Order: sequence, then structure tokens, then C-alpha cells
Amino acid sequence: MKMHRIRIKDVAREAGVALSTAALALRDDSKLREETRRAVREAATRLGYVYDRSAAMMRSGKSHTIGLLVCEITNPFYAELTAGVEEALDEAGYVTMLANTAESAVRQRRMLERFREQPVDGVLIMPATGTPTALAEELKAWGLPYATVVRSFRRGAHAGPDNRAGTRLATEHLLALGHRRIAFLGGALKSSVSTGRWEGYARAMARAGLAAEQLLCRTDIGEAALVAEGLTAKGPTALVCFNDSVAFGAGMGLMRAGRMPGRDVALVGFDDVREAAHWYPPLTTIRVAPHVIGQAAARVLLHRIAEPDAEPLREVLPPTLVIRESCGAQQRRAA
Amino acid sequence: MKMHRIRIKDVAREAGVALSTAALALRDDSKLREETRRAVREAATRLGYVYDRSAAMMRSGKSHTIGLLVCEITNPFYAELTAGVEEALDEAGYVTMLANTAESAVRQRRMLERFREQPVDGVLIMPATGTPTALAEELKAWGLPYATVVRSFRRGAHAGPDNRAGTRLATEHLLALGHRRIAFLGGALKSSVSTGRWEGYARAMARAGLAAEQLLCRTDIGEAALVAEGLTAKGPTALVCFNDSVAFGAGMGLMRAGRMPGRDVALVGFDDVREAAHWYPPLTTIRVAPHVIGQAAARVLLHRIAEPDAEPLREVLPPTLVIRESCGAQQRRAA
DNA sequence: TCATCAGAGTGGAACGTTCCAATTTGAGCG
DNA sequence: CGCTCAAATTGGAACGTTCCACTCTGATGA
Repeated sequence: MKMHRIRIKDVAREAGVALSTAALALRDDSKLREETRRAVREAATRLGYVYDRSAAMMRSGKSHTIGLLVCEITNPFYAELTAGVEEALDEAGYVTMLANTAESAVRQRRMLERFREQPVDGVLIMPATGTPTALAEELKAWGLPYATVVRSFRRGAHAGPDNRAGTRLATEHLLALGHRRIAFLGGALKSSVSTGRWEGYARAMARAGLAAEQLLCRTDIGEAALVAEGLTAKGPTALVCFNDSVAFGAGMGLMRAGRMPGRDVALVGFDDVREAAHWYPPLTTIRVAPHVIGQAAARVLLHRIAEPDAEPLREVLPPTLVIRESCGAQQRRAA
Repeated sequence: MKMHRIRIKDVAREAGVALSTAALALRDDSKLREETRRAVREAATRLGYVYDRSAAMMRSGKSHTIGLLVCEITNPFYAELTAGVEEALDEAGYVTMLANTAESAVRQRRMLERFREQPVDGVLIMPATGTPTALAEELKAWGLPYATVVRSFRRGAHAGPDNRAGTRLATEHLLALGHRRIAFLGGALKSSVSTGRWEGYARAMARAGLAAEQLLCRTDIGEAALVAEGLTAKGPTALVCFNDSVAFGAGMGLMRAGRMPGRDVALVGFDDVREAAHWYPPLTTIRVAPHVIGQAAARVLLHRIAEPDAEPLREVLPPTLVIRESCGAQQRRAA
């Protein structure tokens, strides 16, 4: 009982027009009289016609499909970013193909090749750690429009937070609270993000005439906890953390060592993931609105696709400081 | 400088075989001599041939693409599930089309229609709250293979946790710790999930000859906090929470009221999201391994696609109890 | 009356695969 | 040597759109 699929041809016959007329009508082309268009639309619904994008794709070369390479979707920050991308692409009439690279450059590579075959109209990449710098060249050679998100290549379309401005904000806030021994926690893995965040902190310290100090650790709650647990009263009184996960870990480590974040040591995170507000104590952090970044990324890529010859856009979004309790500002005010 | 795209035809000419031979070779068909296959493969790499799936899709009707409708991807539980789905589909040679319905039945409907046009070989659905029950019928009428994930329709392919068994485990654990006044927190929105979780708790209480009590709240940290804050010493000594988010909220509320989770009131969550282990205090919860559910869901759907006439599979995965500190078991042991 | 033109609709080739039936090749055997 | 059969290869028609060049119709104006 395999039923015959309805094609434009059938709609055309039903409406009593030529195939190409029906096709134009279904695309709502203004070349046709409104009357004709309506007749075709009605015939289509009467027959239960379903547009077949794969056929259109083949002929027109446009798939209305974008590949999204997420470096780690189980990270809430990237999950929200993904939601923003998907929403914006959907609004523009595009479908999102998802690939979670789980920070594997090999998997990333595989998925890119798959996207190329699919084929997608463009890709959005959050480069996995260890991505070879040659990747940008290669994508260009493939003729595949792309934009980087959050983490960037040296050039090319991009959307992401202003990392430098973020840690500057954090550092200046801690300085204003009277801290002098402020350390930067994190950034063991080099990337455009960690460099930017380190620089924002280091420059703010330099401007204040203070020495910068980096406590290396990878972006991992457990590792950050270990480092923080080892800090003594002689160490820094405040930590600018690479991101919220690191800050969460640092808070855990401090508590294990019997020191209370926000009272004994000030803590500032970066990202403002959903959990930051609900942590104990609530985390002071830099908000970068992942959802907004995702939308910006979609915009930037679609622009690249629409105007391949124009200069690639770079959207660097300004972060804001969200003051909660882990920096001690509330207690200080109360006192 | 628009370069000519390489097609199978070109590869065939380069390798000195017929078009259809080259096509077979590229699909690694065993009908061909190994020697021929190698020659064609070499010609393909020499020319930089890229397979065009959209053409294949059109002719064969198989897109090797699956639509994934996530009810809320910013929820860490569903994010991990998504990662599991994507990984399993990728392994099976499928690409994942993502749509985040953000719990909107309207958006869900729109995305389903888009997937149908795309076209995808099947869809994986985590029905948004408020999904009309007729949806299952409609999908069947469309001839679109589907499987539900976590939340289910009455029948049809499905993969999800054994909710009843989960809350039974949680309740029995609290009973074993000596609690008698145990309440269920959450489940204000009716769904297959909340019914199952409530029943598991209620039956365990009934078996112990105790009265069941439901503290209604929606799945929202703030709302759960509010309810928990209002509990007095006369109230329940232990809470079986609808999920981890609710448990986090309950913990916050209790702390605000000056009561410590794990010491003054026992708390058990459900899901074991990544944050559960790092919460303060670390959350005792029911682990359902979202990643595993995602993989199971992919399997179930692919089976449905491969054997449309077979009985749809239903995978109900057994949960496990993860004992941490919020239930007070550790303190009890230490004492 | 007839050329001109714009608007509305048409016909058929293309897109790059897969599928199927048909053909060629070569080994084995009497 | 000719016959048979399986294995290897081939040719060409689909698949359902879009694209482009073309035709038809009726209005306009000289």
C-alpha cells in the first residue's frame, strides 16, 4: 500500500496549469496573477502536497542548511549559545545540522567533511582545542563559507565576547573593592579566549601598578578546586577566574580548606552560566549572554553567505559585570 | 573564477571506467574487483572529488539525516542527552538536524513540518509540554518514522528512564535511613514523566504503610526554593524531588530558612546532572545517564527505520541511586 | 492596421546521483 | 572449440525541483 508521493506535477494537473507555473505559484512568485497562485495553493493543500527540499537543493545548489560545530554541548554555556544560533537560523529559514566535537580536533575534521558532502550552505565553528591553524585556509579552499564563534581564527567572520574587556571589568571591580593581591586562575590551554582574558586582567593590574600572577589550571572543576585548596593566607586575596566552571571549582577548593568565598577570598567568574546565580555563594561574574552571541554568529555567517565578496564581519560583544556575593561586595557594603 | 565542480562522471573518465562503475566503486560495492575500486578511489582523490549527498538523497529517497526535537536544550540534562543522540547517530552514519522547541508546541509543530520537507529519514521527539495527543497519529499518517525520548506517547517507539523505579529507589533509601515523613516535591505539570515519578514514590510509601504527600511546584529552581523555604520543623524530614533542578532549588530555600540540606532535611534529586556532584552539599540523586538514553533513542529510531513493519521498540532504562551528602547518609554513618 | 511591449504562462533541459536491466568478459567443462 | 554461467562492467532512465528561453495574449500608440 505504498502510496504515490504528490509532486508539483500532480498539483499542476489538479490546478490546470503547467508544471513550471505551479512551481512559481508555490514559491509565491510575483510574476503570477494572485488568482493563479491561489488556485495552485488550493490544489496543493487539496492533494496534500509536501515540498521536497532535496530536489530543490540539487537543482539550485542552496540547501538552506547550516552546519554547527559545537566544541562541547554539555557545557551549559555552549548549550545556550547553540539555542541562540538555532533560533536565529530558524527565523532566517535555515535548518541547523548539529555536531558535537567534544573538543576533539579529529572529530571536528570528520564532521566538517561530512557537512561538506551534505551539503550545507555554511558552517559555524567553535574550534576544538588543538585545531590546526591551517583549517581556515582549507575551508576557504573548499569554498565553504564559515564563521567562528567565541574562539576565533586570526581573521575571518567571527562573533564572540570581548574577553579583554571582561576580565578588565572583573579586575577593576576587585581593585575598587580594595584588593591588591589579585591572581588569574586558569588558562592552562592556550587559545584566543584564554589569551584575551589573561591580557584584560594583566593590563588592568599593570595600570594599577601591581604585579600580575597566573595560577595555571585547565577548565575543569576538579582541577581548579585542587589549586584553590592549596592557597594560603599569604596568597592572593582575590581570584579572577577563567570562567564560571573554574570559579565553581575554586569555591569548592576554598571551602574544603575552610575558607569562605566572598568572605575570605573574593571570586569572580566569567560567562554567567545559569548556575552562577544559584551557586552557593551566588557567583559574581562577567555576563556575555551566550544566547546573544549565538544570534550574532548566525547573522555574521548569513551575511558571509549572502555577500561572499564583502569584508567578513567581526562582532565583538561587550560584556557586563554581574555583582553577586562571591566577590564580597555585598558584605563590604553591609559592614 | 568559479571552478567546475568534480562529479562522478569526471572521476569515471579519469579512471577510465563507466560512470556507474565509478559510482559503485565509490560506494565500495563488493561486486567490483578490488583493483578497479582502488583505481577509482585514487582518481577521486587525485581530482578532489566530493560526494554530493543531496543528489543521492533525491534519487534514493534516503537522506541519512535525522531530525532531533529537543524540548529545552539549555537544560543540562537534555544537553547531555542531545550529545548522546548525536554521537550514536554519527556512528551510524547519520547527520543530526537540531531543533530546540523551547517547550513550545507551536514551534515543535513548525519544526516537524520543516523536517518533513527537508526531508529527514526520521525524527526523535521529546514532546514539548502541551503537545496534542493527536500528534502521534499525524506522524504516522505522514509516514515519518519517529521515536519519543524521555517523555512518551501512549505507544510507539520510545527510549527513556524508568521513572517509577527511580523514585522507588529514592524513597526506599530514605525509608532505610529512618525517615517517616517523606514528601514528593514537584510535578505541577502533568506528563508521562511526572506521573511515573509520583507513582514510584507513592507506591513505596504505601508499601511502607505511610501516607504520601505531594508539594506541588513546577520544574524551576526559584519556585522550588520558595516552597522549601516555607517548610517548618513540623513538615517532612525528607524530600523526594521531581528532578535535580527542583532539588537545587529546595536546597537553596532550606538554606535561606537556616536549615541545612543533608543535616536538617534529607534531599534526593533525579537525573544526576553534571552539577549534582559539585553542588553544596553534593546531591544524592537518581542517575539516569542521559547520554545512554540518547544512544538508546538513536538505536530505537534506526531500528524503526530499518524495520518499519516490526513492533516498535521501547527501551526503559533502569536508574541507579547515587549517594552523596544531601540525603544525610554520610553523616549518619559517621555518627 | 500593425509594430511594440509588458505581463502571464509554458516547455524542456539541467542538476549528480542511484537503480535496474543489459552487455561483456573470462573461466570451466565436455 | 563452443557452450554455459557467474562475475564484472556498462548504459541510460529515473528522482522532483529550478532555471532559462520562449510563446501567447491583449493593451498601447503611431
